[in-house]
Order: sequence, then C-alpha cells, then structure tokens
Amino acid sequence: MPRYNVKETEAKWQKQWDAQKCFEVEHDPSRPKYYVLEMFPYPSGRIHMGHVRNYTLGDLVARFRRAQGFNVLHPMGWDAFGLPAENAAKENKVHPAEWTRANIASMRTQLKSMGLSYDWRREIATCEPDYYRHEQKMFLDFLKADLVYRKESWVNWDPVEHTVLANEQVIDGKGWRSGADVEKRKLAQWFLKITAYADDLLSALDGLDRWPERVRIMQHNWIGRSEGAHIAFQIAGRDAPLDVYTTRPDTIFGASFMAIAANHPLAADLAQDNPALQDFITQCNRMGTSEAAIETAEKLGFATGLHCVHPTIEGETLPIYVANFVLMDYGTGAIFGCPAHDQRDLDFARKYDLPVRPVVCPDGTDPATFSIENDAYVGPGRIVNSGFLNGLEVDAAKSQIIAHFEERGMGKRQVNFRLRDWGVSRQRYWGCPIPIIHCDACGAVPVPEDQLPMTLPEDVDIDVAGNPLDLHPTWKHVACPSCGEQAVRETDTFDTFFESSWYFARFCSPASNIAFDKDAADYWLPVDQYIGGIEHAVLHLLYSRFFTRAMKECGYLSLDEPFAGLQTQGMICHETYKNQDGKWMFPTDVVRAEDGALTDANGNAVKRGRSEKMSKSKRNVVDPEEIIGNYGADTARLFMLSDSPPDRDLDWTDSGIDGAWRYVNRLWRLVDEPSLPLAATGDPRPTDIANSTANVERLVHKTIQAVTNDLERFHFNKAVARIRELSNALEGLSKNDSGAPWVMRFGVETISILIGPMMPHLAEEMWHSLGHETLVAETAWPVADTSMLNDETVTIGVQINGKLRGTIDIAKDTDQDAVKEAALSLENVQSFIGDKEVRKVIVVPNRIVNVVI
RNA sequence: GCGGGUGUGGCGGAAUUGGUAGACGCGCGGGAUUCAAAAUCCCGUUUCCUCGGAAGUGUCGGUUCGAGUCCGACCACCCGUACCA
Repeated sequence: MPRYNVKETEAKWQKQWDAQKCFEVEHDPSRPKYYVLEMFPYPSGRIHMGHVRNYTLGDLVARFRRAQGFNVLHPMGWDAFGLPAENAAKENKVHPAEWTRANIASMRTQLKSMGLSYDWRREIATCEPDYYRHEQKMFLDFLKADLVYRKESWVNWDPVEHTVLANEQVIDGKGWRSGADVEKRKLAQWFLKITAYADDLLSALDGLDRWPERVRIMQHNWIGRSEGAHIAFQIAGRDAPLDVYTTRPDTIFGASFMAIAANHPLAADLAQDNPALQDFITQCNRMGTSEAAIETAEKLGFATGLHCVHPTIEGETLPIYVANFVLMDYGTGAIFGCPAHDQRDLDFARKYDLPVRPVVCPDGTDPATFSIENDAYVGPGRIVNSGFLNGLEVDAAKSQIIAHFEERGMGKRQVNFRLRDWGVSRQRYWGCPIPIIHCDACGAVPVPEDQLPMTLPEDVDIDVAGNPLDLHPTWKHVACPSCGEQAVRETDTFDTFFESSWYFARFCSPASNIAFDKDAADYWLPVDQYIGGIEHAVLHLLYSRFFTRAMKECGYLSLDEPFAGLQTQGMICHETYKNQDGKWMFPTDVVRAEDGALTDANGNAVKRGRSEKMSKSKRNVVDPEEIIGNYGADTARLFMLSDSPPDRDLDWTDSGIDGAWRYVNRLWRLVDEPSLPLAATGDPRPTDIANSTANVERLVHKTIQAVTNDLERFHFNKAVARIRELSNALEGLSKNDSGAPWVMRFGVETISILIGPMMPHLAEEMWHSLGHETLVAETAWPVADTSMLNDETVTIGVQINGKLRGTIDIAKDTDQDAVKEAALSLENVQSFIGDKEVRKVIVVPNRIVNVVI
C-alpha cells in the first residue's frame, strides 16, 4: 500500500494556498467579519508544544469560520521585547536585537510548516521601531489625557549586579545570579492610571458573556472593590493622625493593636533614632516585593513604643507595631488589628500576646460563653462588647459606626480598590524607550512628536552591572526640547505588557503610518475569538481592556472591550525522567526495553516521574519540529485536538501521537483504497437505499450537525470522536447493499470538508483524490438536512428505585401510559417487583422510567 | 497566605446540564492475514462475584423517585499573586 506521503503532500498544499492567496484578507465592509487571534509568542527561538496547541486551536476556528462565509482576519506576530533576550546576551555574547531577529526567522519557518492559515503580510514584531514608535506616541497622548503620572515605587535591587531584579529573579530573597541578599529600593517611575477605570473594568465584566466564568471572577477579585471606612487614629503625644482603611469598622471595639507597613513614612520617621527598628525594617526589605513572598513569610512585628488613642473606648490605647504583613500598596499602609475577627490579626496577637476580644457573636451562640481559640470568626452575627453598637447586625453596625465617625470628623465611608496603578517603567535595555527628557529646569519634558520614534541605540554593552542605556556614553545626553539647556533622556523602557496591550489593533492595518487606521479598527475589532493560556487571566487581559479604554479616550478607536470571546487553553504535560544521579533526562535519551523498563544509553535504570508541565528545566520536552518532521503537521494537529478539551491540560504520549498518525492513514485509505467502489461525482441520490445504509446516510447528517455544534462550542475532542464514528460506519458499509456507493461518496466527501479545519492538508488531498479541482479551503461548510436527524425509535432505561433493570425500545414520543405499561411488563421488572406494591412510576418522555416500590 | 480552577476504568476523556455512567480513542488480551515481522482487519476489555447480582465518578456527609451533575466539610494537584511572558 502506498502510505500517505506526508512531507510532499503538506508542502504541496501549503504552496497551493500561498499561490491562490487563500488567507490574504482585506477590509470589506460588505461582508461579515470574524477576527481570530491567538496570543502572539515571545520569540524564544523554537516553537514548543504549547504553541502548537494554541495555534492549532486558532487555526481550526479561523478555517471553520472562513468556511462558514466570514471574512476572517487571522494574523500572527512577535512579542519581541523582554528579559530573555538580555539573559541570552549575557550568556552568549550576542546582541538582543540579533538574537531576537534570528529567533523570529526560525520560529516563522517552524510555524509555516504547520500549515496555519495566517495572512502573513500582516506579521509584526514589537521590537521594530515601526511598531513601538506608535506606543511612544500613545504614551504621550495618555500623558496629555492625564492618564500618566510619575511617583516613587519599590523595586528589587541586587547590590552586587547593580540592577533591578524581576520577581522571578529573586529566589528565597537572593539574586538568582549573584546570590546576594536582595534589597528593596525606591525609584521614581511612570504609572498608568488604570485605577481611573476600576469601576468600569469591573462592571463591564458582566457583558463579557463569551469569556470563561473563572477569568471574569479572577479579574473581579483582582480589581477587588471594597466598601469600608477611612479612620484617622490619634497618636498619643503626636499631632499627625494615623490614617487607616478598614472594611470592618464594626469591629472597632475589638481592636487591640495597630500595625503599619515597614515602608510606611511613620516607620521611617521613627527608625531615624531607633537602630533596632531600622534593623527590623532592613530585615523586612530583604523579602523582595512579591506578594506571595510577603504573605507566606512568618508574621513579624516590632513594637514602636507609640500608642494610638482608642477612638471609641475612653482611656484605652493601642500599641503601634511595624509589621511585615501590612502592605504599603493597599489602603493607607496601616491597619487596626482586631484579632477575634481576622485570622492574620489573630496569629499576630497570639505571637505577641495581645488581647483577643470577640465583638461579633454568631447567631444562636451565647455571647457569655463565645470565645475565640485558634480560628478567627469572620461570619455574620450580632455585635457584642461594643457599647452603642451592641445588638446590631454586622452591616447595620458598619453604617452606625461610620456615621459616628463622620459626625465627629474622625473618619468617613470609603470605597477602596485592591487594583493598583500600572507601573510601566523598567530599568532594562531590551524594551521600548520611554519618550521623555528630564531637564533640571523644565522637569519631565515629552520628546516632541516629530522626533519619534525614539529608537534604541544598538551600540550598547549588555554585559555590564547596571542599566545599559543609563551607562551608554552619549545616548542619554540631549538638549531639553523646551529650554534648549543640557538634559538627559529617560533611560527606562516600557514594561513589555505595553506592547501586548494594543497589538490586536495594529493587526487591523499593520502597515499604517499611524498606530492603526480607525476605519480598519472599527471594522475588525473587537477580536471575536481570542485564544491563549490561562496564565494571562488577569494581567495581560486586564491591561488590554484598560488600554482599549485609554485609546478610546484619546480618539484612537471607538470600543471599550478588545476581546468579545475568550478561550483559555491548558498546558502540555509529559512524564519526567531522572537518571541514577537524580538529574532530569530528556525523553529522547531514555531507552525503553520491550518489557517497558527504562534505562539510559548505558543500561542504567531510569526513574519515571509523574507527568508535569513541559519545561526546559525538567527536560520533559518533545520538540514539535521533530514530530512534524516524522508524522506531519496534520498528525500533530489531530493529536492536539483529540481526547483533551482545549482548556484542560494535555498529556503528551508517544502512543497518542501514534494513534493520531494511524487515523490520518486510515482516513487516507478511505479514499485511496475504499472498501467499495464510490458512486461518480455528482450522481443523484438513489431512490432505493437499503435500511442499514440509510442509517449511515442519516449518520452523515447527524455528524455534520454534531461537529458544527462541537466546533462552535470548542468541544474539539468530541468533534473528532464524531468523525471517527462516521468513518467507522463508512468502513462498515456493505457493497451488496443498494445505495452504498452513493452513501460512501457522500460520507467521504463530507469527512473531507469536516476535517478541513483540523487536518487541512489531508482534507485537500482527500478532496482532490475524490476528483475535485477546487480547494477545501475555499469550500463552504456543509449543512445537515434536519429531516434526516431523527430516529423513529428511542431506547428508554427502566429503573426500579433508581437502579437500571432493563431497557425498552419504543416509538419516539409514545404516550406515557403505553411507555409505563411496556416498562412494567418487562420480565425482569416483574420479578423485581414480585409481590411488592408499586408506589409510584415516574416517566420522563424519551428518557427513563423509574418504578418506585 | 490570598484569589481561581481541576479530580470519572490501566490511561486521555464522554455523559443532551438532575434521567441507561464509561461515547470516541490509547493500552492490554484473543483471533485473522503473513514464511516471518511491520502494517492492517475482526472480537473482547470498570471492578468484584456464588453468573442471579453487588459495588463504582478524589474523601466524608446531605437533598432527591433518581446525583458524575445540586448543597456542606475535607484532601490532592495546577494557574495567578502586579518586574517571566
């Protein structure tokens, strides 16, 4: 048998699509549009299986929607700025620009081998001035629109490398390369006012009905709107009050201490003449800036010796601590601690032996005996031990106490957000330069727009301690655009989330000499289907939503939400292997004996570990290039779509890819060596079709219906199963049955089109082999004949007390009494009933009968 | 720590959203074909069992005629946690 020749076939059809410009798309207001976008990759150099999955999913949607008649925009580009290029530069002495461009070239070749239906004319790379010049302009527009400001903020500082470290470069409080203790430092940085849109970003989540619920919940919680009170506590012996934000003002009578962040101004003030406190602050500052590190660290406090006057209990005072778990970024950086009703406060109180006084008593519990041991009580209840608040429910007490403070000028009702403004300054080389010039006389002056783009200098020394732009001998020295005196450029670059916050709009008119043409954006946006990893659930997606609003504010476009539909994908996992020395091994270095035992090349035993996310560090990776080289793109694509639903993790297995490969060949044989001669192209449907063959014909229609449904709902694994069922049935057709040659052709042609979005090369090859001169890529999606979808009979389960005891085959929509009678007359049912009384019979039409005895 | 998610045969998963648990595939077992192998095809495959049944969807409990699906508690793993992208 001539095996399906993957290499030749796939190359042939890729050339055909190219030659016929199948996927080049134009702005055409007369046609309905559909914008499919996959999260663009960071050009690390080689595609990995995660990319293969992501782009297979996107390509399926793009080809499916195109077949349905949409004008489909499906572009690809490169998220090309970022830290890995600088790391590579340090390790391999290669310039980030050169490294990045070479990576893009090789990854483009790899992507093209997958047969993806991109309009490659629209490719963009964010590291090119042609792209980033527009975000420099945008930044200046945002500045004019009062959406940008500068303030001091904390960074991780490596005292040995003299650089700012990313959170992932801080390991257990130490620099990943230097191993030195990390310090927190304060730097002046640029911020975008995302909080100005906090309410809108929150309420608009309700309208994103084609987003996964969990992503909306995560964003909801991230924005974290809370209603509470701002309270000014008087500090004994000081004039300036201590401002506190709390969501639980109702627990004020239970307060037993105050705590402020280590970088609170009051802490810094007190530390000036208190070396022990200074030591404590230094110790807190070694923790790095990540929330996870701060929150999981042991709760520590330092008593300042100062006290606040309790605002509602005459004569009582509250000791002020500096505490490592209080975040300066949230609220006012100071809290009052009520140990009975907050777990962290309770842990802290136990550690420092502070009073724990319950003030909320759960309903049904006696306040006299209610006490707190190891768990704080955070539920509802009535207020106790709280003077004039006693007896109130929690919510009523909140209102009452806030009114109390407002009357006395001690506090007020306040809405607070967890969301913080977006710091966009990065002290790095490989990013978009921030178009600002700092002048001693004029302050921060925007680079005049006619001087954009402000390009990155390429003649830098990457391998230095510090920021290469800052250390460049000439680049930063310029005349102030305002007064002409000597000034310096901003040497920070943008956070790389900046580029990915608007690239979807650039794709609409990628060659435009402005950021994007408004007409094109109005036509193509929003993205109808966005596809990418769940890890971007909050940051990238929230920044993009904010950016779209900011761009609208500045007149760039006219919509709020960039992504109408969102699909998240799970990760690719693979077994892990360790050799005798406990080192991770590549799957390709593991030798499998016939009995399944694993060894290395020298015959030493290899330990098999559980399946984990593919990662370079654990070496459990499979190279897509090798897979595509051996099996072809269609097989790889089929594997990505079979079995696991898109949003779940997918286990890579050798047997799985073999199974996909076998099915590709099996489909090919369906046309290459069919089990019976096919009817001629265009033959009319014969009037005489044997019963079993007619069932298969109905199955073709059912499959069209089901697959269409499944593809629309992202149930790609089910769609594959449906197609397999159909091909199984076609293989079972008997050549002796009347109508079989016609049904066979109908079925195989249908399959060719249905697999078009999944295995596009094979689809074309089958279609061509069936005698068609056209391309599947240009063929309309089939529509099922609805009169062929229903069977006349149904099989109904018969239960006794909820347990299945038999089934009945009966005409669809049979009268309930007849169904009941048929069920009760089953022999097995009768024997179970015996002489017991039938108390009730529940009949669910066309589904089930349950006899209760 | 906090926020979000996932958990069904040996394995990946399906189950019309409260109605016959295990579609489809992988693996495995048996058979056919072959000098032999590969490939291919056919049959079987949740577990236990006294062959009549019994148990079974991470664990424990609840609601219901009926629970993988709903409710409560717990366990394990994964994602995010604002400078990885």
